[in-house]
Amino acid sequence: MFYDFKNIEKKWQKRWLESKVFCAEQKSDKEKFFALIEFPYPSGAGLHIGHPRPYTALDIVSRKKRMEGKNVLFPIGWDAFGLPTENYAIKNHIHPREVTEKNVQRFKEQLQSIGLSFDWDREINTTDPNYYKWTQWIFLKLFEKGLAYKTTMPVNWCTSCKCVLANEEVVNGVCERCGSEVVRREKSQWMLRITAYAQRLIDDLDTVDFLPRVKTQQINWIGRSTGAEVDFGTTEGETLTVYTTRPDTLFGVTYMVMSPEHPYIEKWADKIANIEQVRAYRQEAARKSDFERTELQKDKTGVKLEGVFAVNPVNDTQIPIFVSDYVLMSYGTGAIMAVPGHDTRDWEFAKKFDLPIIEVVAGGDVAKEAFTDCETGVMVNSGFLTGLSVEDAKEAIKKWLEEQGKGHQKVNYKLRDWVFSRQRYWGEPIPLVYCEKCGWVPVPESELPLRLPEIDSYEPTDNGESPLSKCTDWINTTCPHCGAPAKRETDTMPQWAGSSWYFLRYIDPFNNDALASKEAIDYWMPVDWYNGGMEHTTLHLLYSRFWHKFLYDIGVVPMPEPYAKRTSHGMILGENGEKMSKSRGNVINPDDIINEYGADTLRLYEMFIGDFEKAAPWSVSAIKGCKRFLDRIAGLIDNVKPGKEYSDANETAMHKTIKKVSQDIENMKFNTAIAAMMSLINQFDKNGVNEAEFKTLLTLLNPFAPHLTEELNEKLGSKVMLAQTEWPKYDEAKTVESTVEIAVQVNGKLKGVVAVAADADEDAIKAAAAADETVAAALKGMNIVKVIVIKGKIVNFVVKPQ
RNA sequence: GCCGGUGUGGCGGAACAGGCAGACGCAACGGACUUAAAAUCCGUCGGUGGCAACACUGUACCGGUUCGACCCCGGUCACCGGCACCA
Repeated sequence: MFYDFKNIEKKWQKRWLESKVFCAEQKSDKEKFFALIEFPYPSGAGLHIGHPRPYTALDIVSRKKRMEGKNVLFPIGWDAFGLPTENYAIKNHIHPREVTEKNVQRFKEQLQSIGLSFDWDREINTTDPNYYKWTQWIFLKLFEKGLAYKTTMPVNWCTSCKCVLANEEVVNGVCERCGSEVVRREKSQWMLRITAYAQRLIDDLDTVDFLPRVKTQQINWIGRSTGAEVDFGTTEGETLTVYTTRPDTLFGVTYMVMSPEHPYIEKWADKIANIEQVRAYRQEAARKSDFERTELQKDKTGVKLEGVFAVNPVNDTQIPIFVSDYVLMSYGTGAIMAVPGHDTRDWEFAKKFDLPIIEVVAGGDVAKEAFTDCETGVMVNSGFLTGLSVEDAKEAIKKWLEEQGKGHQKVNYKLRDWVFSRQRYWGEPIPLVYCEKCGWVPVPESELPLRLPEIDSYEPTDNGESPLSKCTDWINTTCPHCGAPAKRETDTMPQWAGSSWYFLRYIDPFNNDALASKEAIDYWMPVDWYNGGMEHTTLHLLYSRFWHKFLYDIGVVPMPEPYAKRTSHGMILGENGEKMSKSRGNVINPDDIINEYGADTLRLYEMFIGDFEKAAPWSVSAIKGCKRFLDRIAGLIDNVKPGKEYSDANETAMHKTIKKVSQDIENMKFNTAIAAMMSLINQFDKNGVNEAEFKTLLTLLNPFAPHLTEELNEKLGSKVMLAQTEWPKYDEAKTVESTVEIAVQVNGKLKGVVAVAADADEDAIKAAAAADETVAAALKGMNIVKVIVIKGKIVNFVVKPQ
């Protein structure tokens, strides 16, 4: 049995769009439900087979919530600024805007062909000036509050994109996007002070329902550690401050290490006998890419500062100072105290440079290797700390440092401020003007959006300046503050800017006076359910939480967290179990699947393929099972018997299935929900099916396969769309069979299965169990020691030979 | 190295407050229909032995707790994801 999916699907897609059944009501007495998917980047490659998985999942949730009477907002838009579009535009001499429009058109057609119940009336696009006006507005607010600042610092520079990258965009020392080498460069950059929110970004995770692995990954990325800053003296009189998590090991310090970029090096240039050698080392370190720096990590390198020494505050010992690139300028103070007895890196360095190693916590053999497992134990060789437990030593040294004014407690984070400038064309212009007299001055709000100028060439420049730097008409302006000639900032914002607040725009997409109205935000926020990829955990998800907290602080939104719930989907892999890619030749095109099997089959298979949270390989043959199921549903309509109530034969199964499907959707167990409906239709084949039963099945299946089910519902004579039909209800009492099968074990081994009445008492169950032939045989000649009866499940006879 | 996660038939995967392991689907095999094939329908389908009833065995590996363990505890191995010279 085949059904004409092509015409059916087109018909219903058109009808849904025209009737606006999936458009959210802006004002409503109904309870709201805000479902969010990560809006796509409209790439030239078109929709990937992986896209429909999370989209269909939340589509199912949204459709069910609507049928349950909720006012559902399930919006869609385009995260359209970004490098691939710009690169394509350069290569083919087309304006990035045109490329974007074309790609959006294609994506839109593809998404609509899947029958997703998006509210297309709220479609947004981050490259629309009416949208990025508000991205710029948020940036100005950040600037106003001192959270955006410009600084010169070593940055990650992608040699191919000719652009700086945020730390989060560098993966294994190469560019996350293009895989090219990333090197360090000194550049003046706009930064966002995300570190100011580090603690709150950790703390507030307690208030939201995110997948645990999302939470831990964010916590690890933020990387909070507690320790102390300790002031060492130097022979030059300066204080050399270090950060350590183990101030209790101060007596084990045998040398110090400074990062090659540490400012004291130049400050002490006259005193350092081998300053040229040190400078050469620094140059060498700067030349290395991050990749090389980590590659070489087994072999420690460094140079001793000749003629300068540090002084340990606990015992006034003079100790040598080294420069080594294993110490990072960007974390802590850029200098460390080295305790080779209890730190692997320090131990390796000490061995290489033949430095003394002192044991300060007993228990290891520091001559052989660093004893790092020393969170407990007893202090040795440690002056006034000797004999104390590590725990007590920590308290004692903390007190001592504070009394002596030589140090204090300190919390550090691995998280660094967000590098916000990009030297590219296709992004939001940063709305600031530089005036010789007034410094950086914001473009007045009334002049927003500050539009991207039309330019002829978007080529990135080799000197690291934005293509906008060539656009003199646009750059030269007057200072909004004093009226003198001034220049515009030519860097643009990163792609993550527009996506850091997009969910707020969906709420009120055409508002010209605010990013969204207060009433709308009050009604719709927070997002009730946000599903997206794990790869965004430390990027988009963290950035948008940061922006939202900022918006909360300035009174734009009434809650500190944007997303009440965050889930994640697994990747769809190629048939061979590898990641899909052109080069591997294992790419599946969703258009082809829709063409051959229809959108309903695609949707169903995307959900049936496996555990939603886990990666799963595509199978060109397994999808046929989903098509067969829909064919059987379509064929069933000819066998439907009249009947407005569930038949006795099917009643329990109906209630069970409604319960199962309802719960499974909420728990993202879409695969077992489908399995339950497949089982139901198998039962219909045996018992027959009446109209009431068929209608219920169609309603349950509607969120999964909306086109076919709407069509069959109409064929049944219904004038109301399933989309506007109430979600079926079940009666808990009727989900239980009147007779249950009970497994019977003898000494834990299964011997038989007996059917008893659901309300049978223990004795009746025991009697029935013992009456089973195989069981009786196993019990023969045995002493029954004990009988375990679990009602409705199992009987276990514990026996011993007589 | 550190932090998460996962190991179940030929395959995707079910079952986890400890209670019939393998639901549902794919593939395969046998049969029906057909001139034939496709499609469809019926049946078999973890392994070993047996004509069968049934017996033994089986959820990465070793051990433990329990009447009973895929599930809990201790240890080992493998794979996947994240972080990684963060002091």
